[in-house]
Amino acid sequence: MPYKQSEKTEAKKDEKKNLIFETAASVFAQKGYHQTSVKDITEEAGISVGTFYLYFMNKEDLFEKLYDEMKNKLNTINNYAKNKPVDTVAQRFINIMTASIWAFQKYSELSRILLIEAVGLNPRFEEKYAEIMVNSCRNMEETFNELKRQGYIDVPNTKVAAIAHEGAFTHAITFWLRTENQSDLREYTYPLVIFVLQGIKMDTQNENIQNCIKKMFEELDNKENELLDNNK
Amino acid sequence: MPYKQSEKTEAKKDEKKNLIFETAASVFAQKGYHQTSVKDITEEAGISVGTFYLYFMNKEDLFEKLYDEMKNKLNTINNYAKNKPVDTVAQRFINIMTASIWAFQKYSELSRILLIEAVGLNPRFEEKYAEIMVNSCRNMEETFNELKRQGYIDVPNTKVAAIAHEGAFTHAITFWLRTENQSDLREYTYPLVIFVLQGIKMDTQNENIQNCIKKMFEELDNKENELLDNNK
Amino acid sequence: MPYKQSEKTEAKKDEKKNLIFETAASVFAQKGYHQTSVKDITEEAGISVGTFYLYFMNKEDLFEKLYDEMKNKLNTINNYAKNKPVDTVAQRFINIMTASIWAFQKYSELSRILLIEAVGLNPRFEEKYAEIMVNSCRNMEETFNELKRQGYIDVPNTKVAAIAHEGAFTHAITFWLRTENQSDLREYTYPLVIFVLQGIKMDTQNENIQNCIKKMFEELDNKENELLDNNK
Amino acid sequence: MPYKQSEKTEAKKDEKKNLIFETAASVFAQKGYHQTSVKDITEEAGISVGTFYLYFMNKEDLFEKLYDEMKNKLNTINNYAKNKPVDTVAQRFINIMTASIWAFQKYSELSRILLIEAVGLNPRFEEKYAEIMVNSCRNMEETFNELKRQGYIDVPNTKVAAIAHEGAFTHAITFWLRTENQSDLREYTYPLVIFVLQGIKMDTQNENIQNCIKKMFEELDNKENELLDNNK
DNA sequence: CATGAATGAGTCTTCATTCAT
DNA sequence: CATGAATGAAGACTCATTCAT
Repeated sequence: MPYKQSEKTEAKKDEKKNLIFETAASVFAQKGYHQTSVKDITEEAGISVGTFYLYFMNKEDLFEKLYDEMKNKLNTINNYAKNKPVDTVAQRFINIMTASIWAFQKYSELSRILLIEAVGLNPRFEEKYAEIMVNSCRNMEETFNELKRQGYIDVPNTKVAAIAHEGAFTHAITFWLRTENQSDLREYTYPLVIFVLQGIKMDTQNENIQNCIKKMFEELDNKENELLDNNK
Repeated sequence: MPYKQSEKTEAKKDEKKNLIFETAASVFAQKGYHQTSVKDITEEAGISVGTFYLYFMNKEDLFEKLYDEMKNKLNTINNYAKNKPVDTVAQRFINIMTASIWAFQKYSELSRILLIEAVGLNPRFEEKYAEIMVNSCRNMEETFNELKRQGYIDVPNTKVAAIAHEGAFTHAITFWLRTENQSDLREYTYPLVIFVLQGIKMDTQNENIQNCIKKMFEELDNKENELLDNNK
Repeated sequence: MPYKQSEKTEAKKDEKKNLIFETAASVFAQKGYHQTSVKDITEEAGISVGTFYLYFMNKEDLFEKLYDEMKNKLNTINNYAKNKPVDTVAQRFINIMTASIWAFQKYSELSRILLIEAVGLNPRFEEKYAEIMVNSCRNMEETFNELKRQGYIDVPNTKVAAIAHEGAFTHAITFWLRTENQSDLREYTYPLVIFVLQGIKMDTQNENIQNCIKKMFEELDNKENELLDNNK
Repeated sequence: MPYKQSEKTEAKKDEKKNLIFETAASVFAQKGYHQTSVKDITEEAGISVGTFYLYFMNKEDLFEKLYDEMKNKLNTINNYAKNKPVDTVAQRFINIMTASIWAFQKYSELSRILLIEAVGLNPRFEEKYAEIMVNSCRNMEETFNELKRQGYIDVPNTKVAAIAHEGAFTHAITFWLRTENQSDLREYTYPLVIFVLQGIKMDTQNENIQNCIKKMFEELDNKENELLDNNK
């Protein structure tokens, strides 16, 4: 029964890869990329150094996969929020932001890797980072362009607005990551949303924003497993 | 005869220290902290390794001094802008933001060190970074509290607003640093100011913001030397 | 399967540690601590620098272990000689001195490390050295006190006698180590024993000292393996 | 008056050389040869590094001169004691030993350099050390041979007796240097003399040893300046 | 598949010595 | 004579990666 065997084997392989993956996330988040040696990870995971190289090409490869993992999680979540039916444009924005915050809080270790440890890591990562930033902003810029044309928002420069929007957002996460334990990230959501919506002068007068945020969090907490089946 | 010469000697010493300082800023900004060896710096500066250690305790000491240098420059500039007489509260905000942007553009290498290379560098720097972030936000938070009480702005949570404000701002700088050569940072000023002022719902209907920014830039370009006499 | 192999693996590891240990003893004895680089040792041992640090924390750690190794060997031998049944007090003294000389000759490299290379090495070692000296002398002083009370010896000051006794002894070893190849250390035994016993005016008129020394040497040569099973 | 000038100049030169010399003795004695940098010495002496090399070839040269200085002082003192008219052979021995102890106590820093710091310093010094040891012992051996022939002493082997004699002696000094502050070296004299004289079975029954030692110390304390006019 | 001992290039750092001023 | 900035060879130590078992 080579087939069934292989299935089991595959599962086992995945299991170990996952173990390394998650252990590494924890260690990198705690000590930082350069302060973390491969041995640190393998010891924490209870495996040998050799085994590490059986599942990952090298230290940077693993780190990059962690980085991409978070990126993917965010994409998945964002897409889900984006495609959720809404009554108003503002609601869509609120949903997206709430979903992001939900993900950042849920995966705080990976968040730290994405937003802090990967910053200034090396030229390769800087390039990657820049590319992602540019793409992400360009997307938002286009959205803003459309909204502006339709009169939903009022900004002098959609590109800079997109950058500022992303900055306000990620900085809040970063702040929370660096001062953790002191507060609940979810509480940042409402004032953050307000700041950003006001920043682009989006009309929100008739919305029940607080309620909208609350509902989104509840939904995500419930659908968690569906949304984020490991997809490494 | 220690003192007759001392003046000249001191000057020469300062000159060399400066040479190393500036070379290091350039190399660190280009290659990143970990990818930069002491030899890289000394070779670029045309000095020997020993000389490096004559002027700086070690690599990290120098890096920290570069970091602090930028911090100080920003403080100086910010204080100048803060204390400048204005007609309206909004004008003060505009002045401060314009001044910051002016400084970030002027010292792009040091900016990169402050905003990118120092991020996630090591636990010591993370702590330092966090401390500065917290302080900086607390200051802005207090300002916002005052403004809110006086009815100038409208935000649900001054702390988060402060964080978002700083994030919008630094992210724009970071974006520019990562995509440099493609644009002039000064052009970010107006839309950024608008975004931030709208974000806190500050009333600006009667101000000539564009003009205010332009004047500030001109003033800083002229007073440059007075403001930033080397203060390492 | 960590344990099936573990025996063999452990043995191999011990073997390599021993190889480094003995190579280092030889190189340190030849060139001295400061003139010996870690590379000198690894090259002589045919291993890489990294391997060295796999088995020893650093250069000083290894040196200290060599020092302690000799100290332990001497202790073991001395205890054996001390506990050997004898007819007279003088015989016990003779046995102990003979045993020491036997050990110093047998481990001349370690002896050199103990008596020459470690001297004035650095403050840490000086303290260690001083402590050992003081303890060793205090022990002998107490023995002398007892013997004096019983009328076996006649010295004005047991502490100084203890110091002088140890000095006469170690200086002879040191002399031999420095002029090696020219003589057989064993031939020093009889005149040294005589000098020291006379120094404390111990009565030896009826003993056959020469014979006593000869027997001790023979015994040690035979029991060598039992006595000094590696105990690093 | 070029002559008079030069005299003054010479005096000045000697003065500075002496300053370095004595400062170095102090620093070397405190920190040890390898832990002492040339800068340590020059800073302590209040001169520049360049000046150091104006008066001494290099660090080792200076150290060797300190070593030789103590050697010479001991020789001078020993010769003085050796040539002093005495009634008995034992008295000569007592005088020599007392004189040595006087010198070691008087120049404890140089003593430390001679007996501790120079030990195992490097192959060159080891050779030097060995040569001095061999010579010194050969001298004593010849004295012992003569005394033995004349029936004054009784030792089985004059060479080993000479070595043991020197060892008893230098070890006592070394012990004192390492545990200084706790005792007065002069108090070691009498028991040490007794141990050594007994060790070679020299007849001392009619001598007033204590008195002999006391007188010698007094004489040396008085003649100090005559005996040891700096002779670098 | 798993292991972990071995590797050695790469870095930081020190310090005796020189030499232009 | 005196200075002390500059030098650079030398050495300790780390750690990502490999490979024989």
